[in-house]
Amino acid sequence: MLITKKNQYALRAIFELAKHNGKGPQKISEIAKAQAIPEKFLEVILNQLKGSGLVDSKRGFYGGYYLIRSPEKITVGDIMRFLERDIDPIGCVALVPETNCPFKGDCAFFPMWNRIKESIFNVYDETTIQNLLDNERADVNCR
Amino acid sequence: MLITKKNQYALRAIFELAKHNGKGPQKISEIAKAQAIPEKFLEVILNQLKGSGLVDSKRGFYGGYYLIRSPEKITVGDIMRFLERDIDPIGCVALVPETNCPFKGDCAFFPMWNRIKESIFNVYDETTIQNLLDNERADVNCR
DNA sequence: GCTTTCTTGACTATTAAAGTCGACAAATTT
DNA sequence: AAATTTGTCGACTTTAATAGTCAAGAAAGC
Repeated sequence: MLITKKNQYALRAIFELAKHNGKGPQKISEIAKAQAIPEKFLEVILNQLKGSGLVDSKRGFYGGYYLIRSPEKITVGDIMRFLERDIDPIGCVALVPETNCPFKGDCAFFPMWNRIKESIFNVYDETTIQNLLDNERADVNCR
Repeated sequence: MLITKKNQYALRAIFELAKHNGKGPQKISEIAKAQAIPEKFLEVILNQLKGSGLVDSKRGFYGGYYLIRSPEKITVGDIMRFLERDIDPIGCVALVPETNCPFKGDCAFFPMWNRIKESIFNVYDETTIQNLLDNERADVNCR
């Protein structure tokens, strides 16, 4: 299990906002329904995402969330990096959560973990939300 | 948190066996000590690894574990693939543990998860245990 | 001022991973 | 052959992180 549900939800939420882009704020409840995300949990997530500078919100009757950057200018990397910003400093590499590595200063594995992290973020960084929208349009299949 | 402790322990255990390669069986307790792995947990892990065809064991006084393939012919991919063999079929991609994807047949994210999985395994597959040994010899530092 | 919707922090639940126990089975030694 | 050492195995417990919920409050619009 390698990518948390929370991260996936966050991604899908922004994906959903992108679909709705330009049509005004979209309610949490709508996003939750469209993307099959537990509503209350999504509240927490979206709220957190406001700190990323990618989305903003408005309260009241016509309230909801909306993107403040266009889908082709948001990469998956932007989102992932934001969500993991406080996890990063802990591990040997962000990916490897070894708080107390007993092999400080002499870790044969470090270069490999590093390369893995880099390749993951390469993919994240070159994937924009617009790309994902296009995928859907192209009717790419899962399995 | 993306790579389980168990997987890291397995990797380090094999790494340790590789260090000791040619010197006869190495006791679980020795491996555990050398690599700072809880001994009882390591028992479980090594026992499981026997199924991989990479290691074998011997009981009794001069017993212990040993590699049955040379370090330059074992890749990290061999190990990772073995350990995750029963997790794979569940998720959308091995990495993404979505048991009940509500978007069957229409998943805009699938290609990206796939590419990520591929790039991770590229790194795994091109890293041999011997490479890791060489890293250590070269005194590569962790931070 | 009433309704809707986001806001916030604290709270609970669930689950997978991590780790442990104890009785047993095969070598080896003496 | 008895004692010792070391792996075997299944069941068990613990822990920690993730996942998810609640309820009272605050802005926005009608």
